[in-house]
Amino acid sequence: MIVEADGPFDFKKTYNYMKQQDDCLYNVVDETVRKAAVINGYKVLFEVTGAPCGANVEVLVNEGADESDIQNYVRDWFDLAYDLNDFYAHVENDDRLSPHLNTLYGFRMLAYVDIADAFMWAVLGQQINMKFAYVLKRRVIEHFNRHVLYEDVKYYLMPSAEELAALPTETFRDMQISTRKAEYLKGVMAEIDKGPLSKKSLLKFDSYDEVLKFMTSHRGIGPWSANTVLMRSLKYRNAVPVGDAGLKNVFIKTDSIEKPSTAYVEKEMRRYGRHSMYATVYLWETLKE
DNA sequence: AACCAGGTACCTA
DNA sequence: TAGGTACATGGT
Repeated sequence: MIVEADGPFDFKKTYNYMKQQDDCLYNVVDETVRKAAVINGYKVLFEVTGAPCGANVEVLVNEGADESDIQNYVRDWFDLAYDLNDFYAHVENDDRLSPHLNTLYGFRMLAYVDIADAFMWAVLGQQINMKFAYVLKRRVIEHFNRHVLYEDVKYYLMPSAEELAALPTETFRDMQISTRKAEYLKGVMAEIDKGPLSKKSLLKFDSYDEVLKFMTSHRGIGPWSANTVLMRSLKYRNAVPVGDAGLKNVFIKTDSIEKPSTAYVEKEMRRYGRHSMYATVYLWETLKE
């Protein structure tokens, strides 16, 4: 089945992005992405390939989810419901972004449909290099060993927030996750499980300011982590990962500043308004060139 | 071998 | 409010 994109979508570019990451919650090979997930309570394994106007989805294993729910999952995951032309129209004359729009044309943000995944990554990713952060994530996922087996290959599933909240701190320590991060993770996962930090409840807030304030009132969730989750899971298109090291590196190049302050970067990024999220994602990509 | 990682909480003045 | 520090460990 085909999931159509609103505006340009270049599957290959998002595919290449996914290939560079080392996220064990999807499997990337031969221009195809496979992912196991629990959708609407049912275990599903599906694969995604590029299609002329969107993504092509093949379901390999399905324990009972509706096809429309799987389509919606893919639409959310690859952010296909967003009109990317709206972003391009806004930044076509932007000095930082315009030189890269041709190269990045059709590239879309890869989202975290599962908010526990988004929060876990936000906490694990704090202050350490990404390679190591992925090692830590993989250790957590493999520890639970929840998976869908298909043609002798394991496709890992994200453990539930409840399971993560119950994991002893010393088990996290054995994985070389710091005591502090273990506490952050357990606390956040418990709040997802209980409800306050669940996707459903966070989506009920009516303003960015309010939801940001609520999220950052939780221990371990600062402005960077909250905005990361707002971007990648809740799709707040005006979110900015305040304090982000990568974004500072972008500004060293684009604005020729030796050491950009968090305040300066935030002020400049806020000028992108409702396009801040895509501005961020695109500027991160420019660092790889 | 320092210094930096897609930070945050906590402390001090 | 502003500025410093511990955390914990791999990468470069």
